Amino acid sequence: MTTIRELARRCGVSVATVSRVFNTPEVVSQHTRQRILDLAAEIGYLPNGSARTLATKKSNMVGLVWDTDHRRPGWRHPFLQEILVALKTALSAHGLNLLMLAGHDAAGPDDGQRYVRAVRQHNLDGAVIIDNGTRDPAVLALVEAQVPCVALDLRVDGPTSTYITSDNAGGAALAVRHLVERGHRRIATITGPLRTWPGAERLVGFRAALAGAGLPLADSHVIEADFYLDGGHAAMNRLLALDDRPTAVFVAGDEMAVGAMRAAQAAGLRIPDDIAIVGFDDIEVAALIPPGLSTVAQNKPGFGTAAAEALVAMLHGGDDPPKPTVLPTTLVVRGST
Amino acid sequence: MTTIRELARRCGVSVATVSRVFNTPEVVSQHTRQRILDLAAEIGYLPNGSARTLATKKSNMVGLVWDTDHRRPGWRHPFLQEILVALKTALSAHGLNLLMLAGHDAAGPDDGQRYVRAVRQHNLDGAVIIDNGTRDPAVLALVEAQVPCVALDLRVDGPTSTYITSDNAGGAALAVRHLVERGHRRIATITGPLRTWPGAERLVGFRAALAGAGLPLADSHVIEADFYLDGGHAAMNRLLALDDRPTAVFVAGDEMAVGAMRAAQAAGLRIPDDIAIVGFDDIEVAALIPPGLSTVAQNKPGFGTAAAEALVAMLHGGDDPPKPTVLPTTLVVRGST
DNA sequence: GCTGGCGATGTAACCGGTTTCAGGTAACCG
DNA sequence: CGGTTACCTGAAACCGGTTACATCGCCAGC
Repeated sequence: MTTIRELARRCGVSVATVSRVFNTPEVVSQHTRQRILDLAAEIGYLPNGSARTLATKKSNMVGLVWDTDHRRPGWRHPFLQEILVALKTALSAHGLNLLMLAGHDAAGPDDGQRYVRAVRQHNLDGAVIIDNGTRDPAVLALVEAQVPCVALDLRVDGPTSTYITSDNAGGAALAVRHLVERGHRRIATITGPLRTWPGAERLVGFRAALAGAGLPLADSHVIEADFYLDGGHAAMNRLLALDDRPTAVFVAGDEMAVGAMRAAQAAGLRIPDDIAIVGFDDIEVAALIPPGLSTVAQNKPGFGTAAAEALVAMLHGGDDPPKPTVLPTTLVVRGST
Repeated sequence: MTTIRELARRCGVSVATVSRVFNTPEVVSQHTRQRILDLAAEIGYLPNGSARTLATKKSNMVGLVWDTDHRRPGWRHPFLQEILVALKTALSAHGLNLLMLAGHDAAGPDDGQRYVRAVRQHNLDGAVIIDNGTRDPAVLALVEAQVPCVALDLRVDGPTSTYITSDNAGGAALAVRHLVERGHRRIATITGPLRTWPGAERLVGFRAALAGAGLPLADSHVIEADFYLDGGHAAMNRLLALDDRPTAVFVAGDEMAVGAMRAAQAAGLRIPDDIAIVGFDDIEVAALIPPGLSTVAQNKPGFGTAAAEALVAMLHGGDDPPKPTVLPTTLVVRGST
């Protein structure tokens, strides 16, 4: 391992000068700078990150907080992969790396401070939080500890934290307007857990759009489910059993929507003739199962890039309170409507 | 930030003693050890990871190498999420964290040494490599640089590296035997890219099983595709155009299999009556698209846990050359056969 | 009573960078 | 020609741990 002192010795300069070449190149003369850079490349010198972090208290690493819901081991984020790709790409463009933090499964005490501990221990510059719907106190502890944070689909506010979310209400409205245009008047909804931000907002948007269209909404036409396939299936069965069965359903998540479609088909109903369905998310399956699921598409990579940008703005930028980002949604019409 | 010296001062001991409490507790007397631990908990002392790494050259972090194929921006790993969950859980049980390394998108030069550089710079203890089929020289550089590595679905060997893979050949054989039992005699295959390990091995297993059953295999019944949906679609169309059209197809990847199914259905064929299809992977969609895709299931979390175990064995364990892990596969029968 | 050994602790060098502060040199100005 | 000033560089303290080596007290053994 070649160190900065070694490089300095070989160049006949002091370590300070070498250090400056990599941190504030403009203050060192063109000539020595070039000489140092050349030799550095030649002998393959790399500044040691730990030493640098120790001295500066900046690690150029941000934590990724994404714990699986321990009550739901099989849960999959609908588009984690897209988020990760975009996040990683956008962060590394700024020289930042992502450190995946251990969740409940971590070694050591689990006292709701585990993320804060991890951040302090590794001198992380910030954190990206992917919500899992559990309202984990350890996550809130992060924002309370004033760690620069950006959360996805989880509404957190504070001097050092902000969030990224889709336009959930607007997306729901898109779905409703589409159904109304198709001539539907009895429209029901299957929601996500209302304690989650997307779950709640999509219902808000749904209600507002229905009211805007002058359509009534029976209480029995709102069923809270859990974003899971089986939950959507069960919820649809309840809707189908109603006397005033809806002719269309806005299902606030594609996974649930697929379950709902299967329930409808199992009941012998034709989609979209007997019942129309609109989902939310636009996961891969939506395009693949017949007759194709119409759905409100989220800007999946947008979450990652927006999160990276928001975080970078907080780190490099001034200290004016960060603004949340709301990503637009688009309607994708397929066979189910 | 409370430091080790501060804690030592408050306890009336030297920093060495405090350090020992956290590293070799057995050498410090029961009494002082307890006193130090108590006070440490009270004032919330946390050893600084960077300082520790600087001194020991061990970071307790392992790199995650997973670059997307830049020629195929839309590519998704069939079960990245399951791998990540299992990997993270298994690693954190050993106090290890995962650092996602920047790929082609990284800032800085891209000379095929970027992963080695990242490992050196961050003093990473090892790396987990998730293959993306590109034969990235930067990945090979890692194993050449003697970094402890475990690769998924990529066959690397060396004194400090090993790999995890499914029993690809065995899985293909499962598929073939199943089709033979169903009475098929003209069985074709759509393969993945043969330069990839799973792509090649599944074909090997397919050939062997067919030979074992005493069945012939026409050259035209082997079509190399790319693991993508469209590739499977196109390949199936070529098979359907043949004079001696097969009655069953082993498609070496579910994504392709779905494409193949659509091609068959578009051609007016009934599945499984006119043509039977078996996939490989068991992705979520397989269960959802009618009539259900029979497939060879991989042990998805197994990749993560096995990778973690192999890596930990290399780090903590002796230096006997690590053995590759081959995960068993299972046949899942659904409607397509 | 002296010595050897053992267990517990302390001292200080070291890991590899950053940064403050203090020169030193050359150009510029009155 | 002396005094600023601007620009570049070096010396050394510091970041917060680890660890080789030294020290010390105490007890067993001869």
